[in-house]
Amino acid sequence: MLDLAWIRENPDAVREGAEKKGIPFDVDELLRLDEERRQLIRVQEQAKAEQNALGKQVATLSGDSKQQALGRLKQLKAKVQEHTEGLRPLKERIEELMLACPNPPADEVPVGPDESANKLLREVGEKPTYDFEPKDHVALMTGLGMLDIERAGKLAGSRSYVLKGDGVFLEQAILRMAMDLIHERGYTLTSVPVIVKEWALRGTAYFPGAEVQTYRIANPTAEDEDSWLVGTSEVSVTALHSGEILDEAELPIKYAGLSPCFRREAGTYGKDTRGIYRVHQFNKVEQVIVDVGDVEKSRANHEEILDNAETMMQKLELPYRVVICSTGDMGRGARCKYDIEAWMPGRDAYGETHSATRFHEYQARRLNLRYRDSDGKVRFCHTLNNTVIASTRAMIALLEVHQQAGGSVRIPEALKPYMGGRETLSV
RNA sequence: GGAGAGGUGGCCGAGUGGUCGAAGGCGCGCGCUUGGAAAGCGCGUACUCGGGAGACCGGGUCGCAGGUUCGAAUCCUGUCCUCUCCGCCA
Repeated sequence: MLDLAWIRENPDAVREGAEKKGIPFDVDELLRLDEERRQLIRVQEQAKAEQNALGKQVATLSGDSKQQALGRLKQLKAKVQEHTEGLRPLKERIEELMLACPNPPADEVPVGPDESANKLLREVGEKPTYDFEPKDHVALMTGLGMLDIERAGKLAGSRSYVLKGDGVFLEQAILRMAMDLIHERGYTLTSVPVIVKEWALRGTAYFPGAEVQTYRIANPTAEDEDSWLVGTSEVSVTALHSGEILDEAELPIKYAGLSPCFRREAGTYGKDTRGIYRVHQFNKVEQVIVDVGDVEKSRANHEEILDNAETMMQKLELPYRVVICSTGDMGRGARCKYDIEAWMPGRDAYGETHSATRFHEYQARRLNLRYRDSDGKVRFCHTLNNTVIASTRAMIALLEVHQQAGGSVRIPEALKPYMGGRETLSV
């Protein structure tokens, strides 16, 4: 969410930002309603002020003058009520528009309609070559007794999987390695709720918009208090301090969240159907930074969380590239987004493994997440997040890249300690 | 699952339907005091919206949403959350 006062002063910046992102947004409607609203508020508050002043006198009056005052108060009450009712639809629509209003992209973001306009920043590592016919992760994992997709389908439907044996150890090893790395870099590990209230999803800017992608858990006693399964611990971790006024000395807050992630993957029928690339449930270590409202600091933090993820990839000896997402591929809330894509031989293509986003105040305003600066002024925080490692996609890249003739897989040096010192995965 | 208690400022904690944005305390800030500090004393310490260049003026906020009333922190309803006891149980 943006600052309405800022929008009033910079309608063109908002308009241009929405256009660049390809998100239809009517700034003029918002400004018109805002003007109307403020007009009404003025009138309403006048009546309210008279009501309050006269109301205070009522207690001291008696007889005729009291009756007279009460009569006038009834009138005022009706008037205030009328204005309040006139205000309600205005406020609702303004709120709706404010939640939908996209964050204008940063200057360095390439303008384009979709991911085809993403700009390559760098490629790191060598794509592997094989003197044998390489297998994809499904063949590898099945061969190694690590995966059962068929029975998972019976049990839970499509886009489900069962990890077995070394598959479980490998997943845990990768996650643990990520936890150790991010902990060494000064982040506080958290294990957070994955079942959350709707406001947390609205606050992190997933809602409105991602409702169909999100699993809903009904609350039979209160329909508007349903809970939802998060698609990433970013939601829970970022919302953790919502409503608080933090001390500037506490910032930056650096968290890492370990959690399962749930995604309905509605509207992706027929897309990425093979294997465990696109699934309803996986595990992830996510990094979140909450810091002061300073653009340069946000930029530095963005580089930091990107570097954390790149280090993880390098330790796993995975070739990858970093792209800066174009305006059409970054979503409504982001100011700027970098993706890391790992080379996946089974796809003969890069596949997204990390998404590093900086939001400036966009999430913080929705979450009412603030801090008191050194001048004692209350300001909104800046938030950022990035994956450290996501279990399934990391395993795909790792197994496919490090496979050897015969279907065994070499375990990269840095991961060995987490796999009991083993050199390879083999039958 | 059953029974009960409670949600008030950064924290603790008062609060009779009407000068309550809220006593008192802690904490914090400034000042006095002191050789310096502690103690003591004095003063100041929520957020937000609208108007205004500003001093300031006005509205709102006592978990949240409604309701009663001229007027609600206070009464009523719903809901969320916390705590206690009983039951059940990984």
